[in-house]
Amino acid sequence: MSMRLQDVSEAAPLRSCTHEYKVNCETCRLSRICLPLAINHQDLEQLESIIQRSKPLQKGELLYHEGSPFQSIYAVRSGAVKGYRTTSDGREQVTGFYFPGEILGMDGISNNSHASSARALETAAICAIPFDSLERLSASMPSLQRHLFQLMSREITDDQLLITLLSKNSADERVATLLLSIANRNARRNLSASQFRLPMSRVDIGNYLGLTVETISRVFSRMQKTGVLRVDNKEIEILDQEALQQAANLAA
Amino acid sequence: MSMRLQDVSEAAPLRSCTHEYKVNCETCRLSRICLPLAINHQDLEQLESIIQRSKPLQKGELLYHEGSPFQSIYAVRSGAVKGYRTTSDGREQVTGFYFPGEILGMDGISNNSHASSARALETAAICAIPFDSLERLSASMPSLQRHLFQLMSREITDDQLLITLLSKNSADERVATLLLSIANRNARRNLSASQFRLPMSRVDIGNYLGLTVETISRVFSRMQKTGVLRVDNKEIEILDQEALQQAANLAA
DNA sequence: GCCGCTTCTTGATCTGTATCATGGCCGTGT
DNA sequence: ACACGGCCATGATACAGATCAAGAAGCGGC
Repeated sequence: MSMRLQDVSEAAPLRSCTHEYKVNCETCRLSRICLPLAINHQDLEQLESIIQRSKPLQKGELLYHEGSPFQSIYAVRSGAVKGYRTTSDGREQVTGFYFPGEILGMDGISNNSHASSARALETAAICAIPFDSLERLSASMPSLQRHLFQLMSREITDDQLLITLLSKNSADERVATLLLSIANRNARRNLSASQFRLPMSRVDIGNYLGLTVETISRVFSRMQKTGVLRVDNKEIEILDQEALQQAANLAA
Repeated sequence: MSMRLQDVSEAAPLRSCTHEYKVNCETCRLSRICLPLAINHQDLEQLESIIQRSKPLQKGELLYHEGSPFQSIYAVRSGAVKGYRTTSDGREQVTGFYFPGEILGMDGISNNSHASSARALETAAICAIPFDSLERLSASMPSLQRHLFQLMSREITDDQLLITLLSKNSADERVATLLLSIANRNARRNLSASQFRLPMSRVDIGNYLGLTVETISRVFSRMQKTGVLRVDNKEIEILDQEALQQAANLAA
């Protein structure tokens, strides 16, 4: 199994390598964009105490499966995860990609069972946050309660953007929008916004954007030909940010 | 202005016709599917006290507009409302239809400003629920807090279903799915699941489903010809529930 | 280092839905 | 009652992206 440095470098360093995977929110570089945001020092200890960290997921491993009982929401510490649901005829619909600092699993709350599945796109370290504890905690911590409401609301607006993208935009616009979204999320983590490695396959991208693999390939080729991108397999370099922005904004 | 009985008949009867529009949750026939669900008698009084009811919206009137400051979420008491967002090039994307007993406006929480707009599709009575009061109340009422989380989670899973629909399904499948969704929501309110009046225009349906008006017309015509539906302008009768279900399930 | 499997690219053709165009209908206001 | 304007239906044509097909490149296992 090839091991990329990137896989583990983003989260706080592992203090020990016992079963417990001691990491804490306080020293985690991602806390700024993750749950602990807007929580003061003493409250953080309480949050800290309920969060569970476990062995990193290997590429392709399942984090949770649709229909399984809902217990926790999850924060990505390193790596990348895709969320998807299976249609009645057995096909997959990718509903989102999750990068370090981002939270997933909140769609399981309404039915006490996960409405979607989540799978690691590459080796991924995950924090599990038991929801019943979180609920109890948030009743006594207004800022946490508010943060949770905001997180869920954010998920709703993100989904609405995707709905609009799927409903109104051309293949080029969809791809441009996704690349810019990834670039922005990289920037938030102080990574390069112009050069990065896509953790997901072309199939996943197509699936997410409501397009076929072939179309994704063609769009990448076209954008490479016009000098907007440099594409080397999963390695992407945005050469003309302006042009990409314009391609995305044409209708988004 | 023509006045359809249906417009006002579903909500609790108006006790008086003063400015205050006295209606209470306790007697509202919709409480079973609305916010008060799972709240006991004494807590209900507190919730009751923060809810504001105002003059019914006329067809076409705006409930809130994207970008405007977020203060309340809204419950539909009678009539119907559409939610939509405006794309950067000025077009509309309808993101949902809301019927009596349903809650909208939760996408405004994340930014303290509405991410979408909402407009009455016909004369509509609305309950406004100030969110800061609701937040305070829910900190001391675990069942209310949980209900709010569930509502938002439900919105997320609904959006994911729409994403899948837009991404994977044909025109016929999309229309069939929408009709069945409306039928089910009618049934929940003890209305006919096989015969109803669509409150929205063909344009809105097309917009919501990522299709053009012409396509919606053609699908309706086709389904009428094959005996699945009887379509008389906005009046719909589902003649062959089985067939419609099958059309929707082909890929949903 | 080589083999085989999966992922990706590129080309040729097909198809569902958009687009364009026209006419009918229905509700609303005068 | 009538005329106007928005909404709806239907036909003809165009096109973006799907599908089908085949080969190339990357990657893990031996």
